[in-house]
Amino acid sequence: MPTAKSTLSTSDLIRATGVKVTPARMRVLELLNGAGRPLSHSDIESALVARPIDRVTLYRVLDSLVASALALKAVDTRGVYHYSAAAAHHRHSNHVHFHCTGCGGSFCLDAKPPSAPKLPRGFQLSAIAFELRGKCKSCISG
Amino acid sequence: MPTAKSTLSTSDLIRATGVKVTPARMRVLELLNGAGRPLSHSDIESALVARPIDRVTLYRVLDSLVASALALKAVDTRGVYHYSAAAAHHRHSNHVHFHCTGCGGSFCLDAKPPSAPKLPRGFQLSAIAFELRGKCKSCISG
DNA sequence: ATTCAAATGCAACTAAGTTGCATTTGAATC
DNA sequence: GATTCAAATGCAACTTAGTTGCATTTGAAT
Repeated sequence: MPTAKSTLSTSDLIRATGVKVTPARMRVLELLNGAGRPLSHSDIESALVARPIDRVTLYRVLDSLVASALALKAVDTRGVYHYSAAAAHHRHSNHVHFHCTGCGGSFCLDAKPPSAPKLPRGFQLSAIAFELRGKCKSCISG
Repeated sequence: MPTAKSTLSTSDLIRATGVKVTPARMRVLELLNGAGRPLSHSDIESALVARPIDRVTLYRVLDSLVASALALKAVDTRGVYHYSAAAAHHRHSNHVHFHCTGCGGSFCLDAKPPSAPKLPRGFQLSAIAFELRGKCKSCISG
């Protein structure tokens, strides 16, 4: 039995932003929503090999998801863009993260992110980045 | 009149790390020390056009400065590596920075960086990133 | 002055991302 | 259901950032 109308479906989310609901957008957004971590362009390409999406189309799909705020874009320490579903991201906005430089893993900590300091007059804040970096337990002992 | 022995000279700093003192290393490190902001590979190439350094050599010089801890490497939001002199960086480690998404400028604020939250047992911290992002005064009013 | 690992310069390569353009398609309208 | 057209796609070619291999040069130790 299909679910009634629990939450907005992926297609509804996409349609609501005013762009076309296409297979590529559906598949990419669903993948991002299911992934537990930000994915790079090549991560996504590999994940969707079953029915490949053109390289350029994938870049454009990602750009459009970012433009419509359904996805977020960030660079990793190697300078590669990674994308995450905005919905998934919100589940991670109220605690800080630890990134292991050994295994590349990301860990959620209990601590809340620090609040913003006072800005100079006339400045407008749009984002705060707070990130811890180091080695996780298994990368030290292993 | 040449200065007596105020602080370590650039060549002393380089020699102390055990690598050869070469013109390329001297020029790059002095440039980084003089720059008020992190520079990309291409920033540095442009700055040194007078007597050009080979592209690859420049990458290797930068890598060696980073390896010997005389310089620091970080990616910007476009995914491009930027390098800064460690000495210059230390002058900026006790306050937070605001990055303007409009003009790309970096501003030093008075506030101190937040301290690290408690980590899970067995984790080892190596770096804390705290960064504010938004629009600066002149990018809003301009 | 000799020696040799370290550093350099060049060519070729990879990976990530972008642009232009012709073709296809989602969805609005009839 | 058929028509229409901007939006989306696919392909080729390109740019930018960074890396690798190898032959030549050079800093500094002897």
